[in-house]
Amino acid sequence: MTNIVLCPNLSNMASVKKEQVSKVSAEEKILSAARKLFTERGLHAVKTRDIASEAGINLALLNYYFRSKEMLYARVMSENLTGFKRSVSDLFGNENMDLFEKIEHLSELYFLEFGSNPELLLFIFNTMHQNPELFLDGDGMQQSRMVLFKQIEDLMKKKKIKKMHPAHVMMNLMSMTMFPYLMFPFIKQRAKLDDAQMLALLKDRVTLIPEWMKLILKP
Amino acid sequence: MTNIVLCPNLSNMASVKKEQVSKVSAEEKILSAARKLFTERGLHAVKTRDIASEAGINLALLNYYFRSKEMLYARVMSENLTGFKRSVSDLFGNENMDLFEKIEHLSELYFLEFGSNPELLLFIFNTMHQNPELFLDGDGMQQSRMVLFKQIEDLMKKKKIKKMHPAHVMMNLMSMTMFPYLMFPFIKQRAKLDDAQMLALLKDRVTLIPEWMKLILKP
DNA sequence: AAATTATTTAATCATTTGTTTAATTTTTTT
DNA sequence: AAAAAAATTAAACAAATGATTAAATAATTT
Repeated sequence: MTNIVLCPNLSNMASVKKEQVSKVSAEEKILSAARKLFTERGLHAVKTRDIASEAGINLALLNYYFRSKEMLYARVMSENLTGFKRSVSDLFGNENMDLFEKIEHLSELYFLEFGSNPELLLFIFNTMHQNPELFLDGDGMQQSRMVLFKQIEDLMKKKKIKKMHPAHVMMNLMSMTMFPYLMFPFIKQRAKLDDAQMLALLKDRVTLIPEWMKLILKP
Repeated sequence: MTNIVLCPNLSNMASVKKEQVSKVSAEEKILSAARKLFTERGLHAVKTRDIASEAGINLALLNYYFRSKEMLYARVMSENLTGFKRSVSDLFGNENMDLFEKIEHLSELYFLEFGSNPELLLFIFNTMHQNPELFLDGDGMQQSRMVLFKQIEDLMKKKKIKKMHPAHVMMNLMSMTMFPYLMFPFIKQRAKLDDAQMLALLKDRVTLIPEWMKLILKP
Protein backbone atom coordinates (compact mmCIF):
# COMPACT_ATOMS: atom_id res chain seq x y z
CA MET A 1 0.00 0.00 0.00
CA THR A 2 1.35 3.39 -0.90
CA ASN A 3 1.11 5.50 2.18
CA ILE A 4 1.39 9.03 0.87
CA VAL A 5 2.58 11.78 3.13
CA LEU A 6 0.76 15.04 2.82
CA CYS A 7 2.84 18.19 3.04
CA PRO A 8 6.18 16.45 3.56
CA ASN A 9 8.12 19.30 5.07
CA LEU A 10 5.99 22.33 5.50
CA SER A 11 7.77 23.54 8.59
CA ASN A 12 11.32 22.27 8.18
CA MET A 13 13.39 23.12 5.16
CA ALA A 14 15.85 20.32 5.86
CA SER A 15 15.30 17.52 3.32
CA VAL A 16 18.97 17.49 2.42
CA LYS A 17 19.75 14.65 0.09
CA LYS A 18 23.04 13.22 -0.98
CA GLU A 19 23.17 14.17 -4.60
CA GLN A 20 20.75 16.98 -5.25
CA VAL A 21 23.56 19.49 -5.70
CA SER A 22 22.45 21.30 -8.84
CA LYS A 23 18.97 19.79 -9.14
CA VAL A 24 16.20 22.11 -7.98
CA SER A 25 13.48 20.29 -6.11
CA ALA A 26 9.88 20.56 -7.19
CA GLU A 27 9.11 22.25 -3.91
CA GLU A 28 11.67 24.96 -4.61
CA LYS A 29 10.40 25.40 -8.15
CA ILE A 30 6.89 25.92 -6.85
CA LEU A 31 8.07 28.43 -4.29
CA SER A 32 10.02 30.41 -6.88
CA ALA A 33 7.12 30.44 -9.30
CA ALA A 34 4.71 31.42 -6.54
CA ARG A 35 6.98 34.20 -5.37
CA LYS A 36 7.25 35.54 -8.88
CA LEU A 37 3.57 35.34 -9.81
CA PHE A 38 2.07 36.39 -6.48
CA THR A 39 4.45 39.33 -6.44
CA GLU A 40 3.44 40.40 -9.90
CA ARG A 41 -0.30 39.84 -9.76
CA GLY A 42 -1.47 39.18 -6.22
CA LEU A 43 -3.37 36.28 -4.73
CA HIS A 44 -6.55 36.20 -6.75
CA ALA A 45 -5.21 36.96 -10.21
CA VAL A 46 -2.82 34.03 -9.97
CA LYS A 47 -4.30 30.59 -10.59
CA THR A 48 -2.82 27.37 -9.27
CA ARG A 49 -2.40 26.22 -12.84
CA ASP A 50 -0.35 29.33 -13.57
CA ILE A 51 2.01 28.46 -10.77
CA ALA A 52 2.22 24.84 -11.83
CA SER A 53 3.07 25.68 -15.43
CA GLU A 54 5.48 28.47 -14.47
CA ALA A 55 7.23 26.02 -12.16
CA GLY A 56 7.05 23.28 -14.77
CA ILE A 57 5.52 20.80 -12.35
CA ASN A 58 2.30 18.87 -12.10
CA LEU A 59 -0.66 20.71 -10.64
CA ALA A 60 -1.16 18.15 -7.90
CA LEU A 61 2.31 18.79 -6.52
CA LEU A 62 1.23 22.20 -5.39
CA ASN A 63 -1.32 20.69 -3.05
CA TYR A 64 1.01 17.83 -2.22
CA TYR A 65 3.68 20.16 -0.89
CA PHE A 66 1.68 23.14 0.31
CA ARG A 67 -1.79 21.75 1.02
CA SER A 68 -3.58 24.68 -0.59
CA LYS A 69 -3.07 27.81 -2.63
CA GLU A 70 -3.75 29.95 0.43
CA MET A 71 -1.11 28.16 2.46
CA LEU A 72 1.42 28.61 -0.32
CA TYR A 73 0.58 32.28 -0.43
CA ALA A 74 0.93 32.59 3.32
CA ARG A 75 4.27 30.83 3.12
CA VAL A 76 5.60 33.20 0.45
CA MET A 77 4.30 36.15 2.39
CA SER A 78 5.78 35.03 5.62
CA GLU A 79 9.18 34.52 4.01
CA ASN A 80 9.04 37.92 2.37
CA LEU A 81 8.06 39.65 5.55
CA THR A 82 9.80 38.05 8.45
CA GLY A 83 13.31 39.12 7.63
CA PHE A 84 12.43 42.62 6.62
CA LYS A 85 10.16 43.26 9.58
CA ARG A 86 12.91 42.20 11.95
CA SER A 87 15.45 44.48 10.28
CA VAL A 88 13.14 47.45 10.72
CA SER A 89 12.20 46.49 14.24
CA ASP A 90 15.85 46.07 15.25
CA LEU A 91 16.70 49.43 13.74
CA PHE A 92 13.83 51.33 15.35
CA GLY A 93 14.43 49.70 18.70
CA ASN A 94 18.16 50.32 18.86
CA GLU A 95 18.72 52.53 21.92
CA ASN A 96 22.31 53.29 20.94
CA MET A 97 21.44 54.98 17.68
CA ASP A 98 20.00 58.48 17.42
CA LEU A 99 17.14 59.56 15.20
CA PHE A 100 19.26 60.76 12.33
CA GLU A 101 21.42 57.68 12.28
CA LYS A 102 18.24 55.65 12.13
CA ILE A 103 16.97 57.72 9.24
CA GLU A 104 20.22 57.09 7.38
CA HIS A 105 20.09 53.37 8.01
CA LEU A 106 16.43 53.06 7.09
CA SER A 107 17.01 54.90 3.88
CA GLU A 108 19.82 52.53 3.03
CA LEU A 109 17.90 49.47 4.16
CA TYR A 110 15.12 50.17 1.71
CA PHE A 111 17.54 50.72 -1.12
CA LEU A 112 19.39 47.48 -0.48
CA GLU A 113 16.18 45.53 -0.07
CA PHE A 114 14.06 46.99 -2.86
CA GLY A 115 16.39 48.81 -5.24
CA SER A 116 16.93 45.71 -7.31
CA ASN A 117 13.45 44.32 -6.68
CA PRO A 118 10.87 47.09 -6.53
CA GLU A 119 7.88 44.76 -7.06
CA LEU A 120 8.61 43.21 -3.71
CA LEU A 121 7.64 46.34 -1.83
CA LEU A 122 4.51 46.62 -3.93
CA PHE A 123 3.71 43.05 -2.97
CA ILE A 124 4.19 43.79 0.71
CA PHE A 125 2.12 46.91 0.35
CA ASN A 126 -0.74 45.03 -1.28
CA THR A 127 -0.61 42.31 1.33
CA MET A 128 -0.79 44.91 4.06
CA HIS A 129 -4.15 45.92 2.66
CA GLN A 130 -5.43 42.48 1.71
CA ASN A 131 -4.24 40.64 4.80
CA PRO A 132 -3.72 43.28 7.47
CA GLU A 133 -3.70 40.56 10.13
CA LEU A 134 -0.30 39.44 8.85
CA PHE A 135 0.93 42.91 9.81
CA LEU A 136 -0.35 43.17 13.31
CA ASP A 137 2.69 44.33 15.21
CA GLY A 138 4.23 41.86 17.58
CA ASP A 139 5.49 43.04 20.93
CA GLY A 140 8.93 43.52 19.44
CA MET A 141 7.78 45.98 16.81
CA GLN A 142 5.56 47.89 19.23
CA GLN A 143 8.38 48.35 21.70
CA SER A 144 10.74 49.35 18.94
CA ARG A 145 8.38 52.00 17.71
CA MET A 146 8.00 53.26 21.26
CA VAL A 147 11.75 53.69 21.47
CA LEU A 148 11.80 55.68 18.24
CA PHE A 149 8.82 57.82 19.25
CA LYS A 150 10.40 58.59 22.59
CA GLN A 151 13.59 59.64 20.81
CA ILE A 152 11.61 61.97 18.59
CA GLU A 153 9.72 63.48 21.50
CA ASP A 154 12.91 63.90 23.53
CA LEU A 155 14.57 65.80 20.71
CA MET A 156 11.53 68.04 20.50
CA LYS A 157 11.56 68.76 24.23
CA LYS A 158 15.24 69.63 24.02
CA LYS A 159 14.36 71.86 21.05
CA LYS A 160 16.85 69.99 18.92
CA ILE A 161 14.18 69.49 16.29
CA LYS A 162 11.06 71.37 15.30
CA LYS A 163 7.91 70.61 17.21
CA MET A 164 5.39 68.62 15.21
CA HIS A 165 3.30 65.51 15.60
CA PRO A 166 5.68 62.52 15.62
CA ALA A 167 3.37 60.88 13.09
CA HIS A 168 4.43 63.57 10.62
CA VAL A 169 8.06 62.63 11.09
CA MET A 170 7.24 59.01 10.45
CA MET A 171 4.96 59.77 7.53
CA ASN A 172 7.55 61.94 5.84
CA LEU A 173 10.34 59.47 6.36
CA MET A 174 8.28 56.52 5.19
CA SER A 175 6.82 58.46 2.29
CA MET A 176 10.12 59.57 0.89
CA THR A 177 11.77 56.19 1.28
CA MET A 178 8.97 53.86 0.23
CA PHE A 179 6.90 55.73 -2.28
CA PRO A 180 9.39 55.85 -5.14
CA TYR A 181 9.68 52.07 -5.09
CA LEU A 182 5.92 51.73 -5.16
CA MET A 183 5.72 54.05 -8.15
CA PHE A 184 8.81 52.69 -9.85
CA PRO A 185 7.41 51.89 -13.32
CA PHE A 186 5.48 55.13 -13.55
CA ILE A 187 8.26 57.40 -12.43
CA LYS A 188 10.54 55.60 -14.85
CA GLN A 189 8.17 56.13 -17.73
CA ARG A 190 7.12 59.69 -16.93
CA ALA A 191 10.62 60.95 -16.23
CA LYS A 192 11.82 59.01 -19.29
CA LEU A 193 14.53 57.11 -17.48
CA ASP A 194 16.02 53.68 -18.09
CA ASP A 195 16.57 51.13 -15.35
CA ALA A 196 20.12 52.24 -14.67
CA GLN A 197 19.18 55.90 -14.38
CA MET A 198 16.27 55.03 -12.15
CA LEU A 199 18.50 52.97 -9.89
CA ALA A 200 20.98 55.83 -9.74
CA LEU A 201 18.21 58.20 -8.65
CA LEU A 202 17.11 55.82 -5.95
CA LYS A 203 20.69 55.49 -4.78
CA ASP A 204 21.02 59.27 -4.64
CA ARG A 205 18.04 59.32 -2.34
CA VAL A 206 19.83 57.16 0.20
CA THR A 207 21.97 60.16 1.15
CA LEU A 208 19.50 62.85 0.11
CA ILE A 209 16.59 61.71 2.25
CA PRO A 210 18.51 62.11 5.54
CA GLU A 211 19.54 65.59 4.43
CA TRP A 212 15.99 66.50 3.54
CA MET A 213 14.72 65.13 6.83
CA LYS A 214 17.24 67.29 8.66
CA LEU A 215 16.02 70.36 6.80
CA ILE A 216 12.43 69.54 7.63
CA LEU A 217 13.20 68.90 11.27
CA LYS A 218 15.66 71.74 11.90
CA PRO A 219 14.08 74.07 14.49
CA MET B 1 -42.42 39.00 -28.62
CA THR B 2 -40.42 40.69 -25.91
CA ASN B 3 -37.56 42.46 -27.54
CA ILE B 4 -35.05 42.93 -24.76
CA VAL B 5 -32.53 45.69 -24.97
CA LEU B 6 -29.03 44.87 -23.83
CA CYS B 7 -27.15 47.56 -21.95
CA PRO B 8 -29.90 50.17 -22.07
CA ASN B 9 -27.86 53.26 -21.44
CA LEU B 10 -24.20 52.43 -21.20
CA SER B 11 -23.02 55.69 -22.65
CA ASN B 12 -25.68 58.21 -21.74
CA MET B 13 -26.73 58.81 -18.18
CA ALA B 14 -29.96 60.50 -19.27
CA SER B 15 -32.86 58.15 -18.53
CA VAL B 16 -34.66 60.83 -16.59
CA LYS B 17 -38.07 59.65 -15.60
CA LYS B 18 -40.99 61.57 -14.30
CA GLU B 19 -41.29 60.32 -10.76
CA GLN B 20 -38.05 58.62 -9.76
CA VAL B 21 -37.20 61.42 -7.33
CA SER B 22 -36.07 59.49 -4.28
CA LYS B 23 -36.02 56.00 -5.79
CA VAL B 24 -32.54 54.76 -6.66
CA SER B 25 -32.43 52.87 -9.91
CA ALA B 26 -30.97 49.39 -10.08
CA GLU B 27 -28.25 50.72 -12.33
CA GLU B 28 -27.21 53.25 -9.70
CA LYS B 29 -27.31 50.64 -6.96
CA ILE B 30 -25.00 48.42 -8.96
CA LEU B 31 -22.61 51.27 -9.61
CA SER B 32 -22.48 52.20 -5.94
CA ALA B 33 -21.90 48.63 -4.86
CA ALA B 34 -19.25 48.14 -7.52
CA ARG B 35 -17.49 51.35 -6.54
CA LYS B 36 -17.46 50.27 -2.91
CA LEU B 37 -16.33 46.67 -3.42
CA PHE B 38 -13.83 47.25 -6.24
CA THR B 39 -12.33 50.04 -4.19
CA GLU B 40 -11.97 47.83 -1.15
CA ARG B 41 -10.81 44.60 -2.75
CA GLY B 42 -9.85 45.10 -6.36
CA LEU B 43 -11.10 43.47 -9.54
CA HIS B 44 -10.39 39.81 -8.93
CA ALA B 45 -11.32 39.50 -5.28
CA VAL B 46 -14.78 40.88 -6.00
CA LYS B 47 -17.28 38.45 -7.49
CA THR B 48 -20.30 39.47 -9.54
CA ARG B 49 -22.50 37.86 -6.91
CA ASP B 50 -20.90 40.04 -4.23
CA ILE B 51 -21.84 43.12 -6.18
CA ALA B 52 -25.37 41.88 -6.82
CA SER B 53 -26.02 41.11 -3.16
CA GLU B 54 -24.36 44.31 -1.94
CA ALA B 55 -26.57 46.23 -4.36
CA GLY B 56 -29.58 44.14 -3.46
CA ILE B 57 -30.40 43.37 -7.07
CA ASN B 58 -30.65 40.30 -9.23
CA LEU B 59 -27.39 38.96 -10.56
CA ALA B 60 -28.53 39.12 -14.16
CA LEU B 61 -29.08 42.86 -13.93
CA LEU B 62 -25.37 43.39 -13.71
CA ASN B 63 -24.91 41.96 -17.17
CA TYR B 64 -28.14 43.54 -18.35
CA TYR B 65 -26.90 47.02 -17.55
CA PHE B 66 -23.14 46.69 -17.90
CA ARG B 67 -22.65 43.74 -20.24
CA SER B 68 -19.79 42.23 -18.21
CA LYS B 69 -17.91 42.52 -14.97
CA GLU B 70 -14.91 43.93 -16.78
CA MET B 71 -16.98 46.65 -18.40
CA LEU B 72 -18.49 47.58 -15.05
CA TYR B 73 -15.01 47.76 -13.61
CA ALA B 74 -13.81 49.93 -16.47
CA ARG B 75 -16.82 52.19 -15.99
CA VAL B 76 -16.12 52.66 -12.28
CA MET B 77 -12.47 53.25 -13.01
CA SER B 78 -13.12 55.74 -15.73
CA GLU B 79 -15.46 57.72 -13.52
CA ASN B 80 -12.98 57.72 -10.68
CA LEU B 81 -10.13 58.81 -12.86
CA THR B 82 -11.37 61.26 -15.41
CA GLY B 83 -12.20 64.09 -13.08
CA PHE B 84 -9.16 63.76 -10.93
CA LYS B 85 -6.72 63.43 -13.81
CA ARG B 86 -8.06 66.61 -15.36
CA SER B 87 -7.72 68.52 -12.12
CA VAL B 88 -4.08 67.53 -11.83
CA SER B 89 -3.38 68.17 -15.48
CA ASP B 90 -4.96 71.61 -15.35
CA LEU B 91 -2.94 72.45 -12.27
CA PHE B 92 0.39 71.28 -13.63
CA GLY B 93 -0.17 72.96 -16.95
CA ASN B 94 -1.21 76.33 -15.59
CA GLU B 95 1.38 78.80 -16.89
CA ASN B 96 0.20 81.56 -14.58
CA MET B 97 0.99 79.71 -11.39
CA ASP B 98 4.48 79.27 -10.00
CA LEU B 99 5.93 76.06 -8.58
CA PHE B 100 5.14 76.82 -4.97
CA GLU B 101 1.59 77.84 -5.68
CA LYS B 102 1.16 74.58 -7.53
CA ILE B 103 2.54 72.66 -4.58
CA GLU B 104 0.04 74.39 -2.31
CA HIS B 105 -2.85 73.66 -4.61
CA LEU B 106 -1.86 70.03 -5.17
CA SER B 107 -1.55 69.47 -1.47
CA GLU B 108 -5.03 70.87 -0.99
CA LEU B 109 -6.45 69.02 -3.96
CA TYR B 110 -5.44 65.68 -2.51
CA PHE B 111 -6.92 66.54 0.85
CA LEU B 112 -10.23 67.60 -0.61
CA GLU B 113 -10.38 64.60 -2.89
CA PHE B 114 -9.13 61.84 -0.58
CA GLY B 115 -9.33 63.16 2.97
CA SER B 116 -12.87 61.89 3.37
CA ASN B 117 -12.36 58.89 1.10
CA PRO B 118 -8.87 57.46 1.46
CA GLU B 119 -9.74 54.12 -0.17
CA LEU B 120 -10.28 55.95 -3.42
CA LEU B 121 -6.61 56.78 -3.79
CA LEU B 122 -5.74 53.21 -2.94
CA PHE B 123 -8.10 52.10 -5.69
CA ILE B 124 -6.49 54.43 -8.19
CA PHE B 125 -3.09 53.27 -7.08
CA ASN B 126 -3.99 49.60 -7.54
CA THR B 127 -5.51 50.27 -10.93
CA MET B 128 -2.35 52.04 -12.00
CA HIS B 129 -0.55 48.78 -11.46
CA GLN B 130 -3.24 46.42 -12.68
CA ASN B 131 -4.31 48.41 -15.73
CA PRO B 132 -1.44 50.76 -16.52
CA GLU B 133 -2.92 51.36 -19.97
CA LEU B 134 -5.71 53.36 -18.35
CA PHE B 135 -3.00 55.69 -17.13
CA LEU B 136 -1.13 56.33 -20.31
CA ASP B 137 -0.84 60.09 -20.36
CA GLY B 138 -2.84 61.88 -22.97
CA ASP B 139 -1.33 64.81 -24.78
CA GLY B 140 -2.86 67.13 -22.22
CA MET B 141 -1.11 65.52 -19.28
CA GLN B 142 2.21 65.25 -21.08
CA GLN B 143 2.18 68.92 -22.00
CA SER B 144 1.15 69.85 -18.48
CA ARG B 145 4.04 67.93 -17.00
CA MET B 146 6.38 69.61 -19.45
CA VAL B 147 5.21 72.99 -18.22
CA LEU B 148 5.87 72.01 -14.62
CA PHE B 149 9.28 70.50 -15.39
CA LYS B 150 10.30 73.60 -17.27
CA GLN B 151 9.28 75.72 -14.29
CA ILE B 152 11.40 73.57 -12.01
CA GLU B 153 14.41 73.73 -14.29
CA ASP B 154 14.04 77.48 -14.76
CA LEU B 155 14.06 78.04 -11.01
CA MET B 156 17.19 75.95 -10.79
CA LYS B 157 18.94 77.87 -13.49
CA LYS B 158 18.06 81.11 -11.72
CA LYS B 159 19.38 79.54 -8.50
CA LYS B 160 16.06 80.19 -6.83
CA ILE B 161 15.94 76.55 -5.76
CA LYS B 162 18.56 73.93 -5.06
CA LYS B 163 19.86 71.95 -8.00
CA MET B 164 18.62 68.39 -8.09
CA HIS B 165 17.00 66.02 -10.53
CA PRO B 166 13.45 67.29 -11.20
CA ALA B 167 12.26 63.76 -10.61
CA HIS B 168 13.29 64.15 -6.97
CA VAL B 169 11.11 67.22 -6.65
CA MET B 170 8.19 65.31 -8.09
CA MET B 171 8.87 62.20 -6.04
CA ASN B 172 9.06 64.16 -2.81
CA LEU B 173 5.95 66.13 -3.51
CA MET B 174 3.97 63.11 -4.58
CA SER B 175 5.31 60.99 -1.75
CA MET B 176 4.41 63.42 0.98
CA THR B 177 0.96 64.15 -0.41
CA MET B 178 -0.15 60.69 -1.53
CA PHE B 179 1.52 58.24 0.78
CA PRO B 180 -0.38 59.05 3.99
CA TYR B 181 -3.68 58.37 2.24
CA LEU B 182 -2.39 55.06 0.94
CA MET B 183 -1.29 54.06 4.43
CA PHE B 184 -4.29 55.55 6.19
CA PRO B 185 -5.49 52.53 8.20
CA PHE B 186 -1.98 51.60 9.29
CA ILE B 187 -0.90 55.05 10.34
CA LYS B 188 -4.17 55.39 12.19
CA GLN B 189 -3.62 52.17 14.06
CA ARG B 190 0.08 52.55 14.76
CA ALA B 191 -0.12 56.14 15.88
CA LYS B 192 -3.25 55.24 17.87
CA LEU B 193 -5.42 57.93 16.36
CA ASP B 194 -9.15 58.05 15.73
CA ASP B 195 -10.67 59.18 12.45
CA ALA B 196 -11.03 62.79 13.55
CA GLN B 197 -7.41 63.03 14.72
CA MET B 198 -6.22 61.38 11.55
CA LEU B 199 -8.18 63.81 9.43
CA ALA B 200 -6.76 66.71 11.45
CA LEU B 201 -3.24 65.46 10.78
CA LEU B 202 -3.94 65.21 7.08
CA LYS B 203 -5.37 68.70 7.11
CA ASP B 204 -2.26 69.99 8.88
CA ARG B 205 -0.21 68.57 6.06
CA VAL B 206 -2.00 70.74 3.52
CA THR B 207 -0.07 73.73 4.81
CA LEU B 208 2.94 71.82 6.15
CA ILE B 209 3.89 70.09 2.92
CA PRO B 210 4.45 73.34 1.01
CA GLU B 211 6.61 74.57 3.88
CA TRP B 212 8.63 71.37 3.91
CA MET B 213 9.03 71.48 0.16
CA LYS B 214 10.38 75.01 0.45
CA LEU B 215 12.91 73.88 3.04
CA ILE B 216 14.00 71.02 0.84
CA LEU B 217 14.28 73.22 -2.22
CA LYS B 218 15.85 76.32 -0.63
CA PRO B 219 19.31 76.74 -2.16
C1' DA C 1 17.00 -7.51 -4.07
C1' DA C 2 12.86 -6.71 -1.47
C1' DA C 3 10.28 -3.68 1.11
C1' DT C 4 9.24 0.81 2.29
C1' DT C 5 8.79 5.45 1.61
C1' DA C 6 8.69 9.57 -1.21
C1' DT C 7 7.61 11.81 -5.45
C1' DT C 8 5.08 12.45 -9.63
C1' DT C 9 1.39 11.91 -12.89
C1' DA C 10 -3.13 11.94 -15.40
C1' DA C 11 -7.68 11.94 -14.64
C1' DT C 12 -11.55 13.38 -12.12
C1' DC C 13 -14.40 15.79 -8.75
C1' DA C 14 -16.87 19.49 -6.72
C1' DT C 15 -17.36 24.38 -6.47
C1' DT C 16 -17.21 28.74 -7.93
C1' DT C 17 -18.10 32.16 -11.10
C1' DG C 18 -19.28 34.94 -15.25
C1' DT C 19 -22.80 34.84 -18.33
C1' DT C 20 -27.10 33.75 -20.75
C1' DT C 21 -31.80 32.33 -21.41
C1' DA C 22 -36.59 32.39 -21.23
C1' DA C 23 -40.32 33.58 -18.69
C1' DT C 24 -42.58 37.16 -15.62
C1' DT C 25 -43.60 41.59 -13.85
C1' DT C 26 -43.57 46.50 -14.23
C1' DT C 27 -43.65 50.66 -16.78
C1' DT C 28 -44.58 53.38 -20.73
C1' DT C 29 -46.81 54.38 -24.96
C1' DT C 30 -50.58 54.17 -28.04
C1' DA D 1 -57.33 49.32 -21.77
C1' DA D 2 -54.38 47.11 -25.08
C1' DA D 3 -49.91 46.81 -26.91
C1' DA D 4 -45.10 47.50 -26.66
C1' DA D 5 -41.02 48.19 -24.30
C1' DA D 6 -38.22 47.96 -20.29
C1' DA D 7 -36.92 45.94 -16.06
C1' DT D 8 -36.51 42.01 -13.21
C1' DT D 9 -36.28 37.24 -11.90
C1' DA D 10 -35.10 32.25 -11.25
C1' DA D 11 -32.85 28.79 -13.40
C1' DA D 12 -29.38 26.91 -16.01
C1' DC D 13 -25.02 26.72 -18.66
C1' DA D 14 -20.21 26.53 -19.55
C1' DA D 15 -15.82 27.40 -18.35
C1' DA D 16 -12.44 28.02 -14.84
C1' DT D 17 -10.46 26.57 -10.81
C1' DG D 18 -8.91 24.49 -6.30
C1' DA D 19 -8.49 20.10 -4.66
C1' DT D 20 -8.33 14.94 -4.53
C1' DT D 21 -7.65 10.30 -5.96
C1' DA D 22 -5.50 6.22 -7.35
C1' DA D 23 -2.08 4.43 -9.89
C1' DA D 24 2.88 4.73 -11.55
C1' DT D 25 7.59 5.83 -10.91
C1' DA D 26 11.76 6.93 -8.32
C1' DA D 27 14.44 6.95 -4.24
C1' DT D 28 15.77 5.12 0.16
C1' DT D 29 16.12 1.75 3.66
C1' DT D 30 16.35 -2.83 5.29
